[in-house]
Amino acid sequence: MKPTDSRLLDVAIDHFGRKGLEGASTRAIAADAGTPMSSITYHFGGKSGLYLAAAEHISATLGERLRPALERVAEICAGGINAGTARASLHTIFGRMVEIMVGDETAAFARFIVREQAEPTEAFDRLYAGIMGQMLQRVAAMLRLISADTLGETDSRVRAMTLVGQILVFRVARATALAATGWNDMGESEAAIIKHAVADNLDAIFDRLEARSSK
Amino acid sequence: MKPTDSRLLDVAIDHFGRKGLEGASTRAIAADAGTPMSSITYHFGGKSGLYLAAAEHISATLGERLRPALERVAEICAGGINAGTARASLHTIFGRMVEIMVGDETAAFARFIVREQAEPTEAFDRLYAGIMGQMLQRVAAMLRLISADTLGETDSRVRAMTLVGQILVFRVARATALAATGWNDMGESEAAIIKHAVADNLDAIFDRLEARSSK
DNA sequence: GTCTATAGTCGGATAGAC
DNA sequence: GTCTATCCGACTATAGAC
Repeated sequence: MKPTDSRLLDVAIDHFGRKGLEGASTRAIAADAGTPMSSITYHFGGKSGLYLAAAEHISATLGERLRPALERVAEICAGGINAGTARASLHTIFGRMVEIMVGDETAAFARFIVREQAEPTEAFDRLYAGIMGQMLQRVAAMLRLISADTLGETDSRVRAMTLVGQILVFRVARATALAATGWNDMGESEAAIIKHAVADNLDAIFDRLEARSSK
Repeated sequence: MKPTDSRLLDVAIDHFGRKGLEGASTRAIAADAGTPMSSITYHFGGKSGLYLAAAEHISATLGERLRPALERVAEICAGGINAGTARASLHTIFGRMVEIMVGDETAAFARFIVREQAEPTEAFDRLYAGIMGQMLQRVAAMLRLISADTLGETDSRVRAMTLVGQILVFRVARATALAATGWNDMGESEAAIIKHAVADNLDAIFDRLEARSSK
């Protein structure tokens, strides 16, 4: 990708995430990227083209980040499957997810994605198809495994959403989380505290699912 | 409140939630409310005045909804406190929260609030002070109680956030939740499934906290 | 209090120079 | 490919009629 394109995309994700598609201005985006406004038309065909390209860029980047963890899960599913390894790989995935959600780098991504959920456009399909859908599907499959199929199809997917929600909240409701904890911002030490809390919740839930399955 | 004011607020919350402060247009809001644009200036002093009034209206309305549950909690805290009643009242709060988050009525509120988190303005303080802060504080206090103070101050607040996140995700990531479950929308039957999943997660976590405290 | 008319600003798109 | 200049529509705010 050309450096100009790349810079435009980065700035665009930030602006669109904060102000929304309509609220953001191509003038401001171009100015921040240090390029004339007409280059947006030239490279992306206009404002909406830039918006879609931003969504695809987010999807691709997040995909790269989570892929290693997801591939490990795929291997586990393919090979000898047992509840213990499923639990371990879920811990890996969710630990990685905390890092992604807490880290500043994904702040702009998260704002963009959350905004799409409020009023989904064509961009949502590209985001969902990219990585979110796969990840949720994998997590749900692992939950069924741990529960020895005591959990139904729908239940396991709903459960997967609740588990992801535990972490998502620190990105989506960041302002509230900071106010509630008294933290000034979220760095590595805060991430560690969150990771520990999430892991403990997960173990509690997994234990319950396993216990029920053996009854 | 005057009917015109009330209609303007309802429409404004919807528009601001979808398009953001900058994206929404006072023309469109006034048109949807069936009143001339200049009435916004007259009643609220302009666009930003309308925005702040919308935030306060949301805070007040949500406060009314959750107040009964929170007052019960306050009574429990004031009177004889034990882990069993704390668990019961947390179940009440979270059950109510599922209804609020799943119901269509709060969709517009949620969009507005989430947008504020992405880039907090003065409106966020009014929202947080109104009800969100109190609720989180209460939940955290109950968690400490259940854990017999095994959970520290910060840990209990972080834990409270994770618990709320389980439910919030169905509002904030509604589009993803629908795609992942295959549901067309969320009505009472879906709310029941979610409520059951959340309650089961809560019991698993509470059990673990209690078990640890008695060791 | 309610509405119309208008002023002034800023947005996205585009033509055309280089 | 990159940038400047310009067009036209949409926006907020406000003055003033009723």
